[in-house]
Amino acid sequence: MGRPSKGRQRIEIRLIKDADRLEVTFSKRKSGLLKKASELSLLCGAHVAFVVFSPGGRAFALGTPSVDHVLRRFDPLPGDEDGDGVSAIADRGAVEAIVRRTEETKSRVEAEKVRMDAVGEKVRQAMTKAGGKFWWEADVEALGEAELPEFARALRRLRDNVQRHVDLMLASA
Amino acid sequence: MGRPSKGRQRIEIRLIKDADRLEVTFSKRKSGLLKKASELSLLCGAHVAFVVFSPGGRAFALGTPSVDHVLRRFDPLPGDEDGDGVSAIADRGAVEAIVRRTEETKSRVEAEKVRMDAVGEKVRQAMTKAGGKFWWEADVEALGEAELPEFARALRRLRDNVQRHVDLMLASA
DNA sequence: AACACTATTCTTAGTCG
DNA sequence: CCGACTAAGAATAGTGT
Repeated sequence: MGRPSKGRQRIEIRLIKDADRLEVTFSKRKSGLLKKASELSLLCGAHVAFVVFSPGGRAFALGTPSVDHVLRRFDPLPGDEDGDGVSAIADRGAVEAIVRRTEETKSRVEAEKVRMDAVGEKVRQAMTKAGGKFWWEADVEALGEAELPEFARALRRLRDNVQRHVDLMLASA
Repeated sequence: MGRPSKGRQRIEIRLIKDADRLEVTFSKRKSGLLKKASELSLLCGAHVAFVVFSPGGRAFALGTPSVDHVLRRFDPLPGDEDGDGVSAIADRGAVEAIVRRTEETKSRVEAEKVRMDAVGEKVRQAMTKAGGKFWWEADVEALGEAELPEFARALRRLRDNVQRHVDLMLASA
């Protein structure tokens, strides 16, 4: 019996053959990536959009650090349907605070400190139940019917954002 | 004399106040993030789209290995700070897989088809010339007029990919 | 202001329950 | 599959050039 572990081993950056290993690696690295993306946003005030399509083709994730904005948007607002561009960007401090709380919750469940509105609480619960994932990885199922429409709207905004910027790229290309 | 360096210091994940430090941190971390994104793609055959809006420079980068291994770095993007705030969302498919884990996405990992078409080759050359940058950081300007249409097509494919997948999310939400 | 350096923190490959 | 753990590989804060 040697050491309890060989520790991290170096691997070549090329397609992993073993399906099982691939999946776990995907999961681990995706988490790391999301974390770093959120950190970049928090540290530098940068807006980040992140999309991953899993090799299986179905799974994918989107994340940006504008956390509280979405949480707020989960609260149904009349007439948000299209005009958009998303009114009122939340102030930086609030975003930081919320994401940091999310981080705390992620590492150890100290839910008591979390003060959110009703919907935010829903999301947090879903997150906790999901086993400490980032809130944006929370299970949509856990959200009530009432929240889904807003969820969809948020998605559309994201899509439109991506669309807009890609269009810009195309325009100048 | 003390040590040549204090080494990496721990910092809190909060908005960096010093503009200079913020800039360099942004640069370093963005690089790291892009590298990790590429590794995720290579290791798992995942398609990744990544967008970053810098705080002051309104520069952003977008990468995707899935489409045609192209990326582009923008300089000025007037109006990207127009309060979009973006939104952060989760992936329904991934969450379902994790939370319920009843249905497992068959990770049918298609063999990595590193399409080395004409444009890809050009990009690689540009990359090398750029001095070891990642291919997706190659400047589009380095591509000749002839390649631009193909570049644009690649971008459109990316956009369509995003669109399609977001639509899927919306459909099931 | 981009690069080199290095000590330190952070990430994660592999393994076990 | 989920998490925990270990230790080695990687990323990076601060610094100097």
